[in-house]
Amino acid sequence: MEPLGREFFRQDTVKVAKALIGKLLEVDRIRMRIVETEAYKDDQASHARTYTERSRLMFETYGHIYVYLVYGMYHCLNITTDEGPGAVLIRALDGEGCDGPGKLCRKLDITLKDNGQPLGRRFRILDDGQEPEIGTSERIGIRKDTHLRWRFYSKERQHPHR
DNA sequence: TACTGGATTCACT
DNA sequence: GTGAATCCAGTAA
Repeated sequence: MEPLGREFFRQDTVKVAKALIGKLLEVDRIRMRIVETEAYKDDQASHARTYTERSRLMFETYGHIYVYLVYGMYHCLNITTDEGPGAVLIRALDGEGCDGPGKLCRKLDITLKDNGQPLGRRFRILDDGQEPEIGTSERIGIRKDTHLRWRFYSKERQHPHR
């Protein structure tokens, strides 16, 4: 089972977010299926609204790990995409205690120390050939012109949830 | 240097 | 449904 190459992440952010549903995230030797993602593309309410030291990765890389701290206590795992600013937030994995972006980072010990590294080291994305079952997708955000986020759920994730 | 608020979660009512 | 925890990057001064 070959890990996805970095070039895969060079394409449109929303396409990557959708395609990642059903893929396997490997961290160290632990593999879990991705069941919820969110695309951040040209979102004026996201880190990508300005070019800063923190957001630089979203502008200049694809296929790299982007981790940041929210609310002073939770980390969020993203993979940078596209040739412009963009990233996909990994929101949930099919595993115990991984049903939220902050929770999966806590479970897998993902912190700022992981920020900026390319895929292929500690982190890999694997495709085991299983057809992705996209349950729902929804557009997140209040303002139509500034919030451009799309969230994708696997079929199994969608049902018992929300 | 000081202030502000967030790509969340959990414990309450 | 509401609010607190907690800290750092970004911004303004």
